[in-house]
Amino acid sequence: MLDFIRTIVSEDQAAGRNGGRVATRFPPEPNGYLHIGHAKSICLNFGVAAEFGGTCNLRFDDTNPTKEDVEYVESIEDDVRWLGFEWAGLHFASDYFERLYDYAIHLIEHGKAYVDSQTADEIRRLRGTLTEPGEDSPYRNRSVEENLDLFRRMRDGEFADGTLVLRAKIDMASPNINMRDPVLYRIRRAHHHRTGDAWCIYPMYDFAHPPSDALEHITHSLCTLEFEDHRPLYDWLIESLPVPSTPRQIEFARLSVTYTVLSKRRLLELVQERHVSGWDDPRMPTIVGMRRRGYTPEAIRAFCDRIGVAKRENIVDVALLEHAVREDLNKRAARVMAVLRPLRVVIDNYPEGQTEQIDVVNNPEDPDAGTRKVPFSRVLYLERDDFREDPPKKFFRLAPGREVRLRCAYFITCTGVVKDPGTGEVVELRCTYDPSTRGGDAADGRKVKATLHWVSAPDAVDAEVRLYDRLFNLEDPGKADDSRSALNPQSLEIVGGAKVEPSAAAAAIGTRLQFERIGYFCVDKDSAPGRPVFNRTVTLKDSWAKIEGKIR
RNA sequence: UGGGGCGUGGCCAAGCGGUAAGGCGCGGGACUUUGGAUCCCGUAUUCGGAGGUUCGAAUCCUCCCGCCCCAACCA
Repeated sequence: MLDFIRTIVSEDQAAGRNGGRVATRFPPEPNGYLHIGHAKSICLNFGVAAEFGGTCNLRFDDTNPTKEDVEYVESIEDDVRWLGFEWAGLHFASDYFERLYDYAIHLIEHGKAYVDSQTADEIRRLRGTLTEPGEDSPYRNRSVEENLDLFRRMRDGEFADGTLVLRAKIDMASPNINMRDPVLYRIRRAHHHRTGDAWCIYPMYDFAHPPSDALEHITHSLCTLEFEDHRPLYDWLIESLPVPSTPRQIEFARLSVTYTVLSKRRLLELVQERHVSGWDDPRMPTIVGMRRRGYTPEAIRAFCDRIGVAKRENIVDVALLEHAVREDLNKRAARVMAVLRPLRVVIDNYPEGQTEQIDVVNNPEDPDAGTRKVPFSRVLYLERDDFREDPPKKFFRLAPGREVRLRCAYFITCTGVVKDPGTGEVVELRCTYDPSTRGGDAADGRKVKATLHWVSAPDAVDAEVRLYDRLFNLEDPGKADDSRSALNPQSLEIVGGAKVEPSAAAAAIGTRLQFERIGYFCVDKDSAPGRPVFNRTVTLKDSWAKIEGKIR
């Protein structure tokens, strides 16, 4: 299915424009880490290029040195690569500073730009309003010679920051405010992460972007909707400048996700004010955050494919993202048994001191994933939630007198409940097992309504499990971007006393596992031998939780 | 009040004059050594609203309504 952008590109190619060549670029400003919203743009730009036999560049729009940093350019390169894309060319707008300067001179020489001596305040005042036209600057008609002289001296550092500015000479009465003599260059004595102190004047985005695209022979310059009003200026510059190609700007709607903050400013705040541990905090919607949580590049790309590309504002349900992650992980994550809130169970008729190794399938949907040995013994841990002393209707798991299956092991029947005399809390279950059901099947064919995961107590490894419900969890899914309190403390729960089987504890950092009946987890980078830490990526769909919700 | 965009089910999204794709979500069923997964079935007589053109409109025209963006020496 072709979205409107692919349709345009396809038509352009069919019409032989640009010689049938297709070239795109992903142009982030290195002022923060990439997030799921950028992933949409990355998939679009690289995707379109790949589909039409073209190329896609990675270009850093680094024209504002005060906000940018090498830390960001490095992380962005990593993230794009991690997502699985290879750029044809790696460029920086700052690499074009000299040429952009020459282009500015060209504009001045052709009477299309002038140096303005007004203050920022005065410029704003004469720009007019949304409904009233602006007025010409008193400096608008300086001679070409004077403009040339002034602009050169601006570059030479003769003037203080903010005193002079280079402006395009277009139309102060244009109904489009972007055409009311937009500022092209400002004086800014700031250290640039790449050009150092070589420049004290920096081009504005509006001036730098069109020629940068043209210099890279970009054919389709994809950007978000808010730049729609800038297109006339984009085209004006492409026409006014002696650039080597004529790129075309096409706008699409940016991505919003329910419950999710995708504003770079907000995310920066969360990091700087230490509400999260860093850009890669698993609660962050950043690529590094999702990566640490265990999302795969394939899942993120699948998500981007499904959300589509259009021009209407949209807020995609985070459930779609989670679905894409689940769908992908379900195929690749090894199943492993873990117990979050352990309840001790003693199998009375199982030989004391005996341990046997049980073969357990790693992934029932992937025969190639093989099996592993899991120790089984007389004392086990079961999930607290898997037992109810007084089971409600439709609760099929363990209860007094009831028989269930321990996954890949035996059928057990609950014969007794041990409670703490003081609190009345259930502290231990007594059960019996049926030796003839080894492997999980009864010779007499009798059925059991539930299969539980379990961990052998003497072999279990203590683990820390971090449960993240949603990236961010708010009352109003649509307002996530507006609230500073977007980080709901309840969205993160740390379970300290979890017990996992040995193979889970031995998994390498970054390994994605599916804890039977609990959810998908990723071994965290903070893991240490003997102290595994698991981040939950997304939860399994638990029908029992739904049923329980209905009962209440 | 100027300009630029956009309005198809709860959320995305096809469709571009021939009688509403698909995905997520939701509901139901089958199957199952995860109540997961998988597999079926259901989920807009209607396309922001009202007129009009046409044999026929979500698609064309007119008017109206609603939402978003623009007045940084940010990108």
